[in-house]
Amino acid sequence: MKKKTLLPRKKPRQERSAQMVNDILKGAIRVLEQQGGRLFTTIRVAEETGISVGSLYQYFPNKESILFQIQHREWEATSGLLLAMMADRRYSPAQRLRRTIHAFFRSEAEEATLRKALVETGVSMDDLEHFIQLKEDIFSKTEDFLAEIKSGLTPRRRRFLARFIFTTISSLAEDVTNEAHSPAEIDRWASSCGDMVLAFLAEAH
Amino acid sequence: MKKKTLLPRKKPRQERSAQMVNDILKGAIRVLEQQGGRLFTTIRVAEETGISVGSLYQYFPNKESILFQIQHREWEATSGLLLAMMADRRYSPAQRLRRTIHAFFRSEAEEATLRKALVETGVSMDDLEHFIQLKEDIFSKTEDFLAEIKSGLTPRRRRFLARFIFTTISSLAEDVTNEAHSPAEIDRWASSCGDMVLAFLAEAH
Amino acid sequence: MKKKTLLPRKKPRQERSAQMVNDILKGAIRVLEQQGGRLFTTIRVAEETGISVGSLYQYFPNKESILFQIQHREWEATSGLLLAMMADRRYSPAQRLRRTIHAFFRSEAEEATLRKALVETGVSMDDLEHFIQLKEDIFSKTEDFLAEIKSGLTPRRRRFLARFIFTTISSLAEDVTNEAHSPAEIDRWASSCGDMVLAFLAEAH
Amino acid sequence: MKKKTLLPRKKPRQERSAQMVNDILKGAIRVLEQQGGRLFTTIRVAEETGISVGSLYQYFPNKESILFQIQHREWEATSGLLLAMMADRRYSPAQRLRRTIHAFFRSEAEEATLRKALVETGVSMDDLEHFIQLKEDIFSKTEDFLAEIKSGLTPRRRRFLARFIFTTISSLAEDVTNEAHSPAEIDRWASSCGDMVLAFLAEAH
DNA sequence: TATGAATGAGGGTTCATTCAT
DNA sequence: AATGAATGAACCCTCATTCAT
Repeated sequence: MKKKTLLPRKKPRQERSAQMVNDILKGAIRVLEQQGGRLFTTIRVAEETGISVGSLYQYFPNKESILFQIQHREWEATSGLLLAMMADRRYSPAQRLRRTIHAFFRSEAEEATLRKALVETGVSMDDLEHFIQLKEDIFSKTEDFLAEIKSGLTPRRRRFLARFIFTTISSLAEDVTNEAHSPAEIDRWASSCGDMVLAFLAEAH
Repeated sequence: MKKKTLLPRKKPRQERSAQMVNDILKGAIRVLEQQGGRLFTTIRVAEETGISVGSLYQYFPNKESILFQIQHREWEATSGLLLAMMADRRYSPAQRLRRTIHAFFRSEAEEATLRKALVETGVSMDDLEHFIQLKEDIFSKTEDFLAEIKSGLTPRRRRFLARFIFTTISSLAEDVTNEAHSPAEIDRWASSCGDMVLAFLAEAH
Repeated sequence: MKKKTLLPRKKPRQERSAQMVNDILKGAIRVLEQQGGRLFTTIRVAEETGISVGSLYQYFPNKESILFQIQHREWEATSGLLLAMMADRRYSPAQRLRRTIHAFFRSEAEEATLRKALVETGVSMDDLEHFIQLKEDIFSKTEDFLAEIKSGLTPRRRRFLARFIFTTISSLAEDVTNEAHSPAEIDRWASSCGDMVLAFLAEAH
Repeated sequence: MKKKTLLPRKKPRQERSAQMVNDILKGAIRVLEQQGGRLFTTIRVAEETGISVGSLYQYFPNKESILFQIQHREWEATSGLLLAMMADRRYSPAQRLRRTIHAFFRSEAEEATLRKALVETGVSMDDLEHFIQLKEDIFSKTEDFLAEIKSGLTPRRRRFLARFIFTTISSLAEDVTNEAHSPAEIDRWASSCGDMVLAFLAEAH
């Protein structure tokens, strides 16, 4: 399979360009949210953004790169949030974990529509080196958190547990928010998720 | 968006038809597993099955209905397995839960390739009434299981916990098996999942 | 650069297919001759043939393969003619050479419009293994002819002379017929070409 | 088909303009030689030249005119060389002819890459009045040469022979150099070409 | 009943040329 | 005078679905 560049094109007049890239991304998100992933076409994105296809291709090398950027930005925002909360020393580790989980669930709830449309698109990005790397960063920070909260774990065990916990949280958050739930409901799931993870950690060894 | 029928077409000569539908589904699965969701076209399915496109359309009203049936059968098989295990009185509740989780993880691991191809297809089916119903059945059985394992829960609480536990298990199983892991690794995740759920149930109220 | 298949697609109902392939090729030639290589597009070929683009692609895997087939058939016809004439024992070697050259020039004159349009197309086929092979065949036969007409040549020298003579004839024939000349004029050039080659061979060693 | 102007645009500030036209032409040649005719786009030429597309269009009315100029200059240079050599009285006519042929072959060999890229662009220029005229000049000089080397030819015959000889040489030179040959090989072909033409002229009448 | 050729809208992408700045 | 972003027609190709045989 041929490799495609997914990075934005090299930019003319940095500033205007950044603005344009933003506009296109917003237009693309509107198309995804309002029309769904099946109707996500370059022409529709261009129309929605109010520019021509030609212009669109001046900022993105291909359709997939637009989706990549969208995914990328969501991830950066979300992971930034999570990492910050998990490192916030103002709270006890347990509190931090609970707060992080809640934040995660809410964040995923907000992105639900977009996320589903992104999937409908049929363009999978999970395997991209870039996203694998981002995930590793999170795993790594989760390991640090574990080290703090629980001693006596072998490095190998800690490594596994970090992956296990984070994967549990994220897959559950994603799954739950795929269905329509009220914010209160979401919080309820997040709370239980916190309870569960802490109960597990309490007796894990 | 226009609604599409997803049920198999009329059943002429019940028997031959059932056989044909089976053959087509098998061919379709082969296409998905070997060529991926992007190349899943009606012509390719017909070729792989050894029939003509025209014939294919005699058994399925459109492409999506084939995917629907595939998903449907996987679900039926998997949920049948789970329900059976969860009701197997030869083991203690805790043992049953662990065994069920392991079975689930293994089953999901086997279906991973197919599942990913199904997603690549860009046809999303989670929201379909039918699948929602299937899920409700499982939730319901999980409730029964909970009633057995833990008393003193209000119906509402039990209802929620059932959904919570099952969703946790299934989303984690799916997520983990999306990545390449050895069977041993899969079992390790399943074990921890069992530990976690049981730890949670032990102190849930 | 990615490789493309240039062979016609595998054919349904051999007979009808062969007819269809022929029709398309004729339509394509009409487009080339009447509209030129710049306007040679799949849509125009389909229209000219009286079919849809989709149908066209059922018989040819891509645009280039149509051009390839056209070139191929011209070559086969022309080279078949030449080889037959060069081996025709009813005439003396010198006569045979003259007759072959005349036939070649006339043939090239007929194909001139098409040949130029083919070039305008921007799709070069000279480097294709297939055509290189065809050319080698002709060179080889020319060597045989040389062996017959002139003894005392080392194999290496004969090899070179065969290539030299044939290349001279074919490049001249092509060049001359690229411009509008009357048949009489074409014959005049062919005659001189024969004179020249024979004069050269007479004193070559 | 609409006619296009192929001449360079107005000449503002004669001098700077000439410089600019030169730079663009050099950039264009670089693009042709390094990227091939298929990638020959105005934007790429502008980039390679280090100017903007807008500026490019101030010096050339359209893309084809750039190609025209390139072709034009090559021709001027080559024909200038040939005419000079053919008129060089320091050598005997036969020697002059041989030397000219060798020079021609070498020159064509050098231009081969460019020439092929030019063809790949799909823009054909052979029929342009301008190039026909240039060719006539060469034919005319070749006639003078013939008059010198061989007496007793009717003007009509001489006219034909001049065209014949020059066309033979140039088409052969072009054809041979289209394929990769070592300089030694090229010289070998040129030598034989000289032999052939002289043998022909010796007995032509 | 089975076939599979035919359709043609629609997708992603490119590029010559223009014109507001 | 120079810039280069913007345009949008046109290109090649695919595929769900139909219907004459």
